[in-house]
Amino acid sequence: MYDFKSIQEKWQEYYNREKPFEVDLKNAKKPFLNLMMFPYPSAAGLHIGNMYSFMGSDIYGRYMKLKGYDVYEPIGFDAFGIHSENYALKVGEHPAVLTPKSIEYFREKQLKKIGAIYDWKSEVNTSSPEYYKWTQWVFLQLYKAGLAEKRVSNVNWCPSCKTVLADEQVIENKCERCSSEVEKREMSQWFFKITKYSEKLLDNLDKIDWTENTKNIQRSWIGKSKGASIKFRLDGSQKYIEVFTTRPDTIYGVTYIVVAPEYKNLEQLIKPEIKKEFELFEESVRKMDMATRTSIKREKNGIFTGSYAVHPLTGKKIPVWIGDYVIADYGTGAVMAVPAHDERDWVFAKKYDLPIKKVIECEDSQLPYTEYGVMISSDKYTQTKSLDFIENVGSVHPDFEAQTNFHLHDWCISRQRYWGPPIPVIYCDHCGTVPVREEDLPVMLPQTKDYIPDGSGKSPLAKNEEFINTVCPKCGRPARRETDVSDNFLDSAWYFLRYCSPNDDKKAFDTELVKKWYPVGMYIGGNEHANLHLMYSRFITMALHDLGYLPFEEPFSSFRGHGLILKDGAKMSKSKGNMINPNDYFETHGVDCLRTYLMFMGNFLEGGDFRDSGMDAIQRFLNRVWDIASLPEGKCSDSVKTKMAQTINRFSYSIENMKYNAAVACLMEFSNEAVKESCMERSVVVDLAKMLAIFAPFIAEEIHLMKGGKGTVLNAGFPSGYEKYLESASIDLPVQINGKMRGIISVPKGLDSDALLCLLKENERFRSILEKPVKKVILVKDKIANIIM
RNA sequence: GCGUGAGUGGCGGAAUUGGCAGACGCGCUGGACUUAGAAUCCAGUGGACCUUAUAAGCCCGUGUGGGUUCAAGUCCCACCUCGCGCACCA
Repeated sequence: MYDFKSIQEKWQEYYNREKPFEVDLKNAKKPFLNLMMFPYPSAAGLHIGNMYSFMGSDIYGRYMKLKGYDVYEPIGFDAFGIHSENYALKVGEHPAVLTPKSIEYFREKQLKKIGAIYDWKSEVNTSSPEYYKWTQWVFLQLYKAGLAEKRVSNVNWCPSCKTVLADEQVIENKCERCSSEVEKREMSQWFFKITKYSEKLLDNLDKIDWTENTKNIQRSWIGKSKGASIKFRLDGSQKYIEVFTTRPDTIYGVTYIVVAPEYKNLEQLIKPEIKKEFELFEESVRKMDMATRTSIKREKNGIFTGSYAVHPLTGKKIPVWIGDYVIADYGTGAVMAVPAHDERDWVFAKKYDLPIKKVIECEDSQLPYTEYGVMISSDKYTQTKSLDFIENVGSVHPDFEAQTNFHLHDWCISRQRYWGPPIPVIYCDHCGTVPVREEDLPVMLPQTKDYIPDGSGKSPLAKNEEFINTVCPKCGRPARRETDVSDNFLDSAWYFLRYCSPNDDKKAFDTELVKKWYPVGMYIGGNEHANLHLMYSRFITMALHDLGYLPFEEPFSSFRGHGLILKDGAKMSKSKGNMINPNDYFETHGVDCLRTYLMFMGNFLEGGDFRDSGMDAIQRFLNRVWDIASLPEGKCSDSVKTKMAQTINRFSYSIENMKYNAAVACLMEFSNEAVKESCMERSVVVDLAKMLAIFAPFIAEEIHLMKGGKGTVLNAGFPSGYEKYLESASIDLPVQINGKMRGIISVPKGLDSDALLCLLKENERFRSILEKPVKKVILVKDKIANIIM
């Protein structure tokens, strides 16, 4: 038994005092930036999910360090925003007072204890004026580039958080954070034009080394769909309705047009005689909550406008309907209905007895038939293939145009809250909207007691006359400040760039250092941020690239999204009372044990199931390593060195492929062998400690020191020099007969099949089997043999 | 519904990518130590059959059903179940 408590305290203290993982950013020879998603310093401290994420990342960083890279592992705090603010409101303390306290606790009581190789001189805090000055600077760059725009729009409003939410923050029409039903409100808001980058955000995914799952989440969020826009002229008018469709090949099957109840030019379509009916309809739609409105199972409702459109190819009159199943802000807010080949149109047509015309070859029983196929009843296009028609849709008719649509929406960054960076814009009666001058940054968030949102739709800052009243930077006349703050996701969309020069008060980031250290070598975090944080970070990076600030478009060369932790097979939640507090285990089992167990309990990329019995197992393992290190020094057997050689290979392979559980397993396997020895060579013990140091730093440092090592074990180099123990003259060759395993035979290396047969015939076990004639021998050299009889 | 990932002992999970399935660990069983327990250590542990028993042997086994191959957890086709993402996106 070793005293894990005193050893962990000793080395925690050493890390603090000696700072062995501080990096000379300018002069590093083999730079490797190892990034983890920085935490929100809210609630009761670092939870086990943070711990899991950080450890998975730190293990990668430690491995790279052992391999000789100059690993830069920075950490910081995502301290602005609604998480911290809501927590402050909940406990009734001012966020400007509470947040520093939370950070202090996170840093001193948790992050400094977990044995990570953080470089503490790099700490970033998004809520400090030194940081948010540059968040505001980022806003100004985007504004100047025409990528930021204020516009009135229907936005998601959370009545509980009393602020707008980005589309991405709305999950099944509920607020991502508090699960309240989200409302729609028409408000004037600042938007970033992320949609300008839709195509690039999608295409670049093919070029970056990210977990496939994460890329898929991004792809489906961007939601590219190719199709055509088609203009339908209104009967007896010069006006037209433009529709978007992915199936222009079904154009001859259009029997009516449907527009959304919120369609822009609806007034002109409604004939006077149905005006009353429409008002009733509109009211019923408006009354519906969003969850009902967008439920896929809900019955579709609609009314006829009284207007007709003209089919661009046949010239036939077709009725224009209003349908509550059509979404106003996707495509053009209007669709051509082809009931024979679209399920929604089919249901709607059946309900309102609208005509159905089949134009893709299929059995009547297959309707609605939504596959591609061969066009029929389509004039000169009859017998044309769907895909051929779609391919050439641009040349069909002047009113047809090939078009691509994206699901991705522009990013609404306005928040009517207190705890964020004020958006650096001034409104002047003479000059209009004027950006704050860069030299006037930061626009300080005022220290005020009046920070609680009142639900008026305005930020608490709107009541602060001292803050609002300013002078116009252009004309010097009295003007008013923007009172909204920016979205928390803007803080975290560029924080990684700040890490290389966190104290620079002249610029947001140092171009030379950025060139040297970025893009990020490895970014590890949870997939809960796959849409929001990663997409926004990529967008900001692309924008800064196009503005000439960055030499790359993609911020993270490699990203790994890890899985979730369960507790005894169940999801963790406060209501179930099965939360894990990492700090508890620092005392009962030790940090080394917790780190190692978190990585051992399952495949890191898929998550794992936390069980206390597993913690005990790791403690036994660490004790065993301690026993090995405590063996008398002296020559150990060659078989242990052969095992070490195999272990080193398996270990490297496992870590590089992020199979941390397998890496721990092979160290256990080695220990089970090694503990049987009566003596152990110093170098073997040290090499074991080096590999163990990746998971269990403190015990490894202590063993390294005990065996005469200086400084941190991570500087001692990756284990090497065992190759010769793999070069034995003979090997164990598995032998199959007709594809079935029949035994293992020890043979010289590089044996050919004739020699193998001779050996087998001499072998007790195989002699009788080989009396029958051999048809064929398949020999994969030194790996396996299969004798076909 | 669409997309995507995954189904391996009683359990968590390995299997270096087509070559000894079940590594490693939990749990369980037996043993050692102990007055006793806890802790620790040692051994065994996928299932059936054969055998008095052991050793040995033999058959079956990676969600289901087919296929490719000398060889399939791994590749191909169809299906079932679960997780995740998107979802009235036209």
